[in-house]
Amino acid sequence: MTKKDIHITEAELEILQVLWDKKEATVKEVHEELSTEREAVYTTTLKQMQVMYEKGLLKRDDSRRQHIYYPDVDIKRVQRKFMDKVMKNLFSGSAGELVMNALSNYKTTPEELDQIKNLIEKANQSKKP
Amino acid sequence: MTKKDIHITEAELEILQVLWDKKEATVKEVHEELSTEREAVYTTTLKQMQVMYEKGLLKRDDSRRQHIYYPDVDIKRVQRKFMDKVMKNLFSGSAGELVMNALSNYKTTPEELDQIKNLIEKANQSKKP
DNA sequence: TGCGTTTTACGATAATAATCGTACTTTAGT
DNA sequence: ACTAAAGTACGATTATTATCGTAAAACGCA
Repeated sequence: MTKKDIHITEAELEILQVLWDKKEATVKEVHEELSTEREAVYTTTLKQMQVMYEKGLLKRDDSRRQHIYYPDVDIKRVQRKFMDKVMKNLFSGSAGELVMNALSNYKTTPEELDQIKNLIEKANQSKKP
Repeated sequence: MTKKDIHITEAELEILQVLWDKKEATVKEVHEELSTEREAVYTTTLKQMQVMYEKGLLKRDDSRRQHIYYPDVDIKRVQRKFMDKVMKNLFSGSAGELVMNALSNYKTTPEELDQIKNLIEKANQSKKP
């Protein structure tokens, strides 16, 4: 029984993003980060993180006054879940379309482009060696 | 004043997917389509589509008894909105990472791979002509 | 015209998510 | 020990979404 089917809400995803990025953070830090982008009330963020802790989305170290929170969901699982949904609902289930959309609408570094090219080469080789 | 900031819910996205795919459909058709994937109650789907109509997400022809619904949101706008969110929250804002994730986790047709390669070539040429 | 069937209309409720105020707790400084 | 400051806990409320039952309308046809 994994936590595969816990639903992650919008607000929770935002918080997770901060935590994945920072690896760990206090409520205060998360709150400050969120505040740079939108209005946020401290106790709302606090409450949300508490709920996420209860849901098992976060771990925490409460040995000191200021609790320290850590993400406790595998980002890959979540990426997968959201990518599945986006691909299915918005790109008719085609990964190719999704990729082309991303490449033509957003900027990528030359390094990334090279890596992507390599990925594709490999895929081709495995088809006709 | 466009309808840029109308929030599209999960259920609504599913319905839109069917309509984008079919171009137009009756409630019955949408309902049957949804039913192939999960439990669905007819009047729930109906109500949802009515709400979407009021919100301006759908158009409809109600000249005949069985109303015909059409999507009335630009799929590109919606793709953009969701891709923005996924990229930002799940791939640290990097389109490259998102693309690589997609390429390595999902299958793509050889044709698509070629198209993608072309896209990348073009991008490279524009950098160092 | 009257009846059965299909479909829409819509209110009411339930389920879920987000928000915020207030009280309690911990700690550091004096 | 007392107080101020900085946190956490948590209930209560509001907002949003989803669900469903029931009624009314529209239509086909005997």
